[in-house]
Amino acid sequence: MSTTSSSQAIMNQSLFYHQDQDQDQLGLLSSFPVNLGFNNFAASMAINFHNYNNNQLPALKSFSDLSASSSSSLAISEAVSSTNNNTTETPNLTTPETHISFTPHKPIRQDISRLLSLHRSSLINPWAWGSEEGECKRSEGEVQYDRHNHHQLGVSAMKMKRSMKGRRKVREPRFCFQTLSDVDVLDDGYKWRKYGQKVVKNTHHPRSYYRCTQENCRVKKRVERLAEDPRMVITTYEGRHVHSPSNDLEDSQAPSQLTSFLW
DNA sequence: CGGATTTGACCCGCGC
DNA sequence: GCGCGGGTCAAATCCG
Ligand SMILES: [Zn+2]
Repeated sequence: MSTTSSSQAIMNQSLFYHQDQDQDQLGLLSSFPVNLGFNNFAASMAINFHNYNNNQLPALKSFSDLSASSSSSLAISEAVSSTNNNTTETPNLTTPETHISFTPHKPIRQDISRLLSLHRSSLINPWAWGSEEGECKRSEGEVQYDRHNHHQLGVSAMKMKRSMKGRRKVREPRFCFQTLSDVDVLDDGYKWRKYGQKVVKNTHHPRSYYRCTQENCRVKKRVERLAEDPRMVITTYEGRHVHSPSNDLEDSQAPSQLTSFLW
């Protein structure tokens, strides 16, 4: 019962469409434990939905209902991402996005708890991309190995990698949320290793790339902050953890089957 | 001394 | 084909 002093588990819910090669899949992602050592987080939170199709209305409807039940102001705006405007930038993000600003006007813990309760009431759809994920995992492992050798060996490895890459593009679900915080890395219960930093165009602040330190887990996240508001941090998660958060706060919030199932 | 971070180079998709 | 821009790698470095 070692409850961390200034940490709270925050559960978010995000819905996204995961487009398979033939048909679209509606994935329901939840159990978003965020561990924060400050109180500014309660100011504003925005959840960003990446969808690969245009008919995400039922999902949004459900979310809006959910949020409305928690007495919060919800603003849904369909727009193109600011980084992926119709100008010549970020060509691989041309998929339409839906920005959802979720601004609770009460302590966020209650909202989160309500969200969590609603979570439990609403059943989770089975993940249809679990098998695909395994497949992709194997492929990516080999790809990385090839790329590793490519730096020292040469072209054959690259050829092999290209053939494997042309097979299928690994499209892992990404969901991002922006918080108003002073620290850039939010302790979400997982251990992250920074593997890159890039200065994106039109943004004055660099973007950091993190990866889960677990070996078999390849969840990535990127952290950047808005140029207009340096206090706003956008954290984008990509992929799903194949393990439980190895941190010392876990049992306080009862991760139970929900977290183990979803993360 | 082991693991995380830094940081310049490299890869790769895509638009022109 | 070339250049651009974002993502990743990995040697060097830092840090506990
Ligand atoms: Zn992980």
